[in-house]
Amino acid sequence: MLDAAGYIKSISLFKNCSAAFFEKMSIQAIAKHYTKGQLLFIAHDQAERFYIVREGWVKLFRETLDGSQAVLDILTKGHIFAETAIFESGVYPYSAEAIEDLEVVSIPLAVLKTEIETNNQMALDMLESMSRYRRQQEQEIEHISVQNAPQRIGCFLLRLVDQNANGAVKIQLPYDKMLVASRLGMQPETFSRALNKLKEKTGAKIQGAVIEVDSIDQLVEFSCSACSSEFPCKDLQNCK
Amino acid sequence: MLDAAGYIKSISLFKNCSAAFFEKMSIQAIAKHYTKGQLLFIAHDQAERFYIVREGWVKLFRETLDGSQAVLDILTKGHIFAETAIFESGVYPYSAEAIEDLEVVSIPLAVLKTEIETNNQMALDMLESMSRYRRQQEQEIEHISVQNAPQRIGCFLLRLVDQNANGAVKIQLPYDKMLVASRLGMQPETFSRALNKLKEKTGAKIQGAVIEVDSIDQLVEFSCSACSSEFPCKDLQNCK
DNA sequence: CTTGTTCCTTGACCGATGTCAATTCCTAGA
DNA sequence: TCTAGGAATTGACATCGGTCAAGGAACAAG
Repeated sequence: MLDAAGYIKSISLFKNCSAAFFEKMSIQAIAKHYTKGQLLFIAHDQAERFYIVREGWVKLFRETLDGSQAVLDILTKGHIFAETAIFESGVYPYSAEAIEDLEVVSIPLAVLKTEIETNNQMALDMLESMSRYRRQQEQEIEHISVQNAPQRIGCFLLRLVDQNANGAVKIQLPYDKMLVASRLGMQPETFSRALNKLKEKTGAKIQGAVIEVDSIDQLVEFSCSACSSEFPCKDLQNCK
Repeated sequence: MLDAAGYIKSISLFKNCSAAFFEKMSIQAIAKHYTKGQLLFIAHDQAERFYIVREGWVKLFRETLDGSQAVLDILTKGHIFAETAIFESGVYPYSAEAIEDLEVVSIPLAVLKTEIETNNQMALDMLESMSRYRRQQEQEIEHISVQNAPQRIGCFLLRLVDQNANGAVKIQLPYDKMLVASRLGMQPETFSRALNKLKEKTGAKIQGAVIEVDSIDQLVEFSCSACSSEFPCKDLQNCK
């Protein structure tokens, strides 16, 4: 709680923000804790604030009229979300749910809006962050249409490890397999089976939430052949 | 050729650009014609210029190592592309191909860069355009994971018509069925069969590239039940 | 009118993923 | 430690979409 403001200052997107921004922000920032399953806001809600994750994981998703759910992203420490509501005629474009204990700091959208309107450098930083996110989404669209389930899992794993790692690597899934499945747009059963296929094809060992490979090259060969960009992936610096 | 500069001025994204921008632009803008199948540039090429479509259609896509192609978008009159290369360490993030006779105007990225760096209002306009595009991509990701092939076609058709139309409507496909299929991430054969299923379910009539429905409500009921946003879709104003 | 090309459609088949149900595994909480 | 409930796996099966091959329709060039 105490240094919500201090935390914000450490976020790279805000590096060029004005003193006025930090001042307003430190007065109006709210740190908040959510537990697993709690909703932060719902799509189409009136949007007053945007959020920064301080700890834990948050799921961004939408629900269709006939009841299915599309997971847009799952974010952790240092990531910002709902900031695009500035441009969305004031409503949230997705719902947000804590998927485990979650610490966030929220700031009124108006404060951010004023800042980008009066601080050109900040507007440029925001453009860059937006562009990075957009590239990531393009990547996402490509992957969904071109990779199969086992390859998507391999790609997901590669994004969790140090891209220059040598030798055997242990990869810890960051959250429930069910959630990884939904993040990758597949059913839990499909995920389970696809993980087995990945094991077959790459010789990975699986113990619960830990996957071990002798070398990431095996994953690269398996997954990145169905991708347009060379490994290591360039889009890995996320919107911090 | 003559009024490439005049055309640029009519594009909404440039409405707040400075006189300096238009001056530089009018000197450095190049109007160019491409015929079907010609490539404008290839992903990872050194990026010098961005483009505005004046007439015709252009396909943005990527190719994976193992040879399959992911179509990111197909754009027409008034749309801008490759402008994000400003933020991409100077390379194009996708390839671009004319899919029929195509007129474009290109402008050096440096001119745009200078403008957003010195004209805050332009930076804000660009942020808004970027945000709109991002929302569209989120929509796209949702659709791929939640709608089936016939529903995706229905949704595609709905985006071609006046959203407030009453009574019977004739919808003309804007380009080859093969291309529509690739735009929707499916094979031509699947498209053909899915269109038949759409006909069955909604009572639409199909004559070549023209699809006729008694009322768009039938399409809405069929497709929009598997979507998170109510019809009429809010994301239809594209990045002009 | 003829020919050839490209687009489109259709049939047969197959593999990938979703669905439903049963079972086992894990872990939090009593 | 024991137990309840959710997570994960597995099997059986259905459905969807992709692949391959053949044929038909549309259209342009001669």
